[in-house]
Amino acid sequence: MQITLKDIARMADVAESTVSRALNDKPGVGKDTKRKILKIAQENNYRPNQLARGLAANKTNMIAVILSEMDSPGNIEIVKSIEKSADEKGYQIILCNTNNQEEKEKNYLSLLESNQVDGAIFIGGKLVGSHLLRASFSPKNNIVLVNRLAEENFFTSVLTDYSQGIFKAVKHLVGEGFKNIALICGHQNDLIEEEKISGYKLALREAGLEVKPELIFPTKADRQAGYDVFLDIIEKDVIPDAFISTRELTTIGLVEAIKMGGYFIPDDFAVVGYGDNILTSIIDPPLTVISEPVGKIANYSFEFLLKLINEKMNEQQIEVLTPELIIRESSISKYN
Amino acid sequence: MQITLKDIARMADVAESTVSRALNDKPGVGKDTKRKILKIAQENNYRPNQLARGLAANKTNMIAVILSEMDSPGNIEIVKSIEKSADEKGYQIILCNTNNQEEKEKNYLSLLESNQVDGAIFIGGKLVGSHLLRASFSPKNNIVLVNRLAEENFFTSVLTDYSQGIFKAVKHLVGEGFKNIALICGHQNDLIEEEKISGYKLALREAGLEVKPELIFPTKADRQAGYDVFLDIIEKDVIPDAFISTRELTTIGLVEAIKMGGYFIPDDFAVVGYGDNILTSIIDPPLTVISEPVGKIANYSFEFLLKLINEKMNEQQIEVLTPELIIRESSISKYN
DNA sequence: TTGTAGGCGTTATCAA
DNA sequence: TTGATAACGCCTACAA
Repeated sequence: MQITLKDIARMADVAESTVSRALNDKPGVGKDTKRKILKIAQENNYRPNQLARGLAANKTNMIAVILSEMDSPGNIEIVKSIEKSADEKGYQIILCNTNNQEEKEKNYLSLLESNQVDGAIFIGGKLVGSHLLRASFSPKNNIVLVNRLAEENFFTSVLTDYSQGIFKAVKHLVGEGFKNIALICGHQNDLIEEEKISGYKLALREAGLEVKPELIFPTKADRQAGYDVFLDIIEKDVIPDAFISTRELTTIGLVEAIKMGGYFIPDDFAVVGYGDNILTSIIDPPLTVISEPVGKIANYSFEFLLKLINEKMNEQQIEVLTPELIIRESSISKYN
Repeated sequence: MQITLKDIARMADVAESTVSRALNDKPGVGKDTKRKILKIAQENNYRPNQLARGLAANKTNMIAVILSEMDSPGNIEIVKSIEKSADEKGYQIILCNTNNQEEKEKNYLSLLESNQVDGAIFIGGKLVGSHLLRASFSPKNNIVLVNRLAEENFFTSVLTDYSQGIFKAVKHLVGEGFKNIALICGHQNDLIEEEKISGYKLALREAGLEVKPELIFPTKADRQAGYDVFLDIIEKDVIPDAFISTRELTTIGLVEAIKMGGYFIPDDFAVVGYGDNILTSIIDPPLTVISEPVGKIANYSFEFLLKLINEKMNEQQIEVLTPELIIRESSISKYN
């Protein structure tokens, strides 16, 4: 069995409270007493029981990182980055995956409400369930939302300006001379995707090009969906000369399908993908991508959460980060 | 504030213990009383405080997953898979990253010893620090080791037969007619890498080929190291005609360097990589890889841990899984 | 079937 | 500077 405060108290012949104070560097402990206590603790390899501590002090030094899906390389990068910062500040992270299920989100929210964690960072997630989130809005619940949109947002948030990202991509492709730019995106009910679509439309209009609804292809977010949609597309009447794909894995599938079909990128089809991760950098040809600043996202979100926990935040903060367009071979025009 | 057992007890006009029993489906509660209690709990959205529960019952329904590094796609897959199983069984996972630092491993071990988690799965990790682990070997500490080697191992473990994996790779390459097979591996002090090297040597000898120490290249495990080592190699006297690269990211870097140098795979150099992940499947050309059965690894490790927690394991179990060789273009011979 | 009471390992308050 | 004591929210004998 693990040694406890009580044991140390007995050994040092002092009260538990004194031991607690000594161990937590609180004032009001004699120098010698403190030294003696620390020595005993050290020798016996004392580890405070975090459960008891959490129960008594209402502070667990744990935060929940709640992912809407674990399949996005970008999100995993964010988690890694948060883990690093958290560790530096002495926080443990609990990794949760909701798989976009509202029910699970509710469960994980209870980690917060039962004081099991000091705060939570929600990464991604559809609008669905946001009323639940909203119900748990309270100064007591330290919540940071990452890339999660809602019509009304009371929460401290870190957002990516998706519209801007797609806008840049379209502008670039138009500049390269592409005329029929297709958008492979998510479904409209996803606010994030809706924003991307609006960026797409805006850029086309601004370039004086017609928005053709038949060039917008909503699909699921996985690799297979990207593959399948291309097979559909080449059967259609209007064949695009360029693609913008708004999700990471879908992009990969799309590229694979194009190549499998015997077509060349960018000669037959230009491609702008999503996410500057190892995947898009090693795929052949190297992909032009809209790149979320994952490092910054992680930093802001953890910093914000820390401020919330330490009650250093006096008003709602929303940080909007702009994605970059990283231009590589896949979108360089044959027209030039 | 969150509602507690006591509140429910008051509302239902019964004792706390009765509420506790009712909520935990324990026998000895009248049907009507139980119904009433459950109703109240439901209506008030009662969530037990897991800290208190953990403190009282010595059971937190949390397990720690301790990674030696977060950069391996294979390990991330294992984590995802464990998370899934854990969730199904009502367990939360705490994700920890030691970055191969002994000190951190020690810290995380204390999660176990302070009863903050019911068990821990260690994924990867050098031999370094294993004496620490050993010190915390006790029936009370539920620990499963994944792909972690040590001369003496008291722990329930899930291992990959690395030697066998490399053996298969060498045999395949020899069969394809390659004569100068280089090994890009980790340093000897890493037991896992040592095992891979032994598989390499064994296969060569068995094929009647000479083992040339100058064809074994220990490097770091990252992408850059794979890139750099190739640049070194082509300056040397003995130029290999095939590479086996034993780590995931190193493999990627190696392939990039080869292509950047203007060489072709497999015409100039055959390559067998490590890890059947999305990376090795999309890289051009598709890579022949030694593939760890990550799904199985995750399943075994979680199942073992569950057994340990529920005291259903009566002796040390060690499961050794054999990697597969997945043959794709990168190792098909020009000699054929 | 139900209630009482003690305890899990801390922290925090108030006296001494 | 110290110590006693009451929380924190829950579980579990044991008694009724």
